[in-house]
Amino acid sequence: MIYFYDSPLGSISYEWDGAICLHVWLDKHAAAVGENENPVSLWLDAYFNAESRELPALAKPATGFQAKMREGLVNIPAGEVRTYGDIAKELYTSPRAMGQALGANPLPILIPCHRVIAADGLGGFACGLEWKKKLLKFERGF
DNA sequence: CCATTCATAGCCT
DNA sequence: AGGCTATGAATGG
Repeated sequence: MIYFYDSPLGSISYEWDGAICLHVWLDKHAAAVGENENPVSLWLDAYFNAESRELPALAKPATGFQAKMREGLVNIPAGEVRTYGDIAKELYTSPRAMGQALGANPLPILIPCHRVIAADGLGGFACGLEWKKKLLKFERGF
């Protein structure tokens, strides 16, 4: 089932099957129904109140590499950023592979891929750079 | 300092 | 095998 969440930064939709979160979209997804009480909306409530909360169960990554990358990402504290190169060094991989894997991540925000930027700028963001900017600005405390 | 080029690893066809 | 990245570092002007 696809749910809709109206955040202070914009519309978020996500797919929740009752046990795990399968996808997150950073816009109003077609066929989204109203909000309801589930671990994802609770997590988003906490996030936008600058509180920390245990992540809901998430869909398993497609590959082992993406799983490893996810582990690395969730350890980045809110408000901090890393570069693609930094993460690549930690994971003994290359910056390009980071971009490829991050772009394939179906769970933006929950997996904080917006905290990964290029060495000399913002880098990219699958759901629109505006979101990346807004999220980083928000996490820095405006 | 800007533009181009190459190295790089993972994934898709 | 070849091509594609949400890169980064080196090189040449």
